[in-house]
Amino acid sequence: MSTPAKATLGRPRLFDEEAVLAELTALFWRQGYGRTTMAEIVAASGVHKPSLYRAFGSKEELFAIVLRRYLAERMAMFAALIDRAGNGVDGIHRFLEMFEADAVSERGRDGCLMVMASNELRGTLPGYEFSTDYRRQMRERIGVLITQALPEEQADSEFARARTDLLTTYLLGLQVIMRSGADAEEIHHYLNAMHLTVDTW
Amino acid sequence: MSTPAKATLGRPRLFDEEAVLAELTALFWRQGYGRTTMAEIVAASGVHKPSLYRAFGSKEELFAIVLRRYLAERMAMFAALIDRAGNGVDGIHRFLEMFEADAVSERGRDGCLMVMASNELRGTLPGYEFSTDYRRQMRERIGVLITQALPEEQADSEFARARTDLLTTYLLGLQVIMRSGADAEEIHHYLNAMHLTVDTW
DNA sequence: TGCATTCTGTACCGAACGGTACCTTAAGCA
DNA sequence: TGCTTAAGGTACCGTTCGGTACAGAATGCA
Repeated sequence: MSTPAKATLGRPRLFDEEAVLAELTALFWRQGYGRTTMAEIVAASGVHKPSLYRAFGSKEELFAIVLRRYLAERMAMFAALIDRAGNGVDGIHRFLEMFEADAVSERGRDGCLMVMASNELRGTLPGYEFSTDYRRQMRERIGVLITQALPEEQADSEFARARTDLLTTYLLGLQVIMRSGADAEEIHHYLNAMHLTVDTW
Repeated sequence: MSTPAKATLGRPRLFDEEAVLAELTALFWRQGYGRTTMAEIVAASGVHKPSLYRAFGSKEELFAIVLRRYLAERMAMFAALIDRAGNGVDGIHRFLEMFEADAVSERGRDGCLMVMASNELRGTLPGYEFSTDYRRQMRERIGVLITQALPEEQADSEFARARTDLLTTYLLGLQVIMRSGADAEEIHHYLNAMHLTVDTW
């Protein structure tokens, strides 16, 4: 995707592109797109404005790069979580526990950058189909988790799909709750509702 | 709350305050707070800027007024829906159907103004405890719906509370999906997951 | 009728915004 | 070492932002 070993012509770049993108991801995540100014981006990255514009384009293009990178990372994280969760209904419990551990962490409190962006930027510029992609990819990952939890003959049933949809929607709602300032106790409380529901599966 | 029959001194106001607030609610709902400029607010309301500032204060105070008004209206609407839904598990089904009718309407596509605001404005200024209020009040209303659906001896059980929490979180997630550009079919699809879940209660 | 009070409406303000021109510096290559 | 290329860094640009000063207009009250 990126080209770390680019043309060796001219003065080499002094900043680490990946490190800068990671820093700016955290900044946008905290503040949103609209409330983050170029001055703050310059300060957080430690890179001067013209260098940022040459490397990433406009503020909007920069945010698109951040979003794409975040989506890929997030989906990889989800897949790893689901893989570690293991099979059976217990796998769902373990997944929820790992999800909670992330949710109460400093980063998790901010909810999901993608959910935030889809709320803030819906219908502004072409190319923002991120939110649809996110929902679709997240649903796919959750589908794997549900499949792991069910006996083979139910893996393709209507109930399996309904449980996938329910869990997907529930997790999106949980991210709203996380971003809206809930503390660890309240997050635990809402997660418990899904634990109890899963027990009836 | 408002004082329609105020002091009769001086020149009377030419615009209808409630109508202006309704118009501006729709504007903020569509665009969010940050992406809406005072120039657009002036255009949408048909009221000149100094009159807006005298009537509502700054842009931020205006948005706070809009949010408070929206919260009250929305909760009244929820309560009415739940009242009309009636008792038993069928009541939940009817509630979901009415919720869907609203979700696929022109307004419903934008999700929930409150969810949007809590995503966009988290931690910006004091006085934005709206998101917590919203979550708490919404959970209360859903609690009534669940209570109506259960036999009396289960109305105060742990399961009743878990179902309330699950449905609340689910509805928040659905509002994310609604705002992120899902069409009527996809909304129906995700709602079906909850219908099937409710059937197991 | 004249005064006090409140709203309308034009025209404007300083500040902050996203974005860039341009010079300097550092590298590869001949 | 001189040329080409690309990045660093300063200083600045035009626009748009939220917000307001001020004069005119419309009401109640004496």
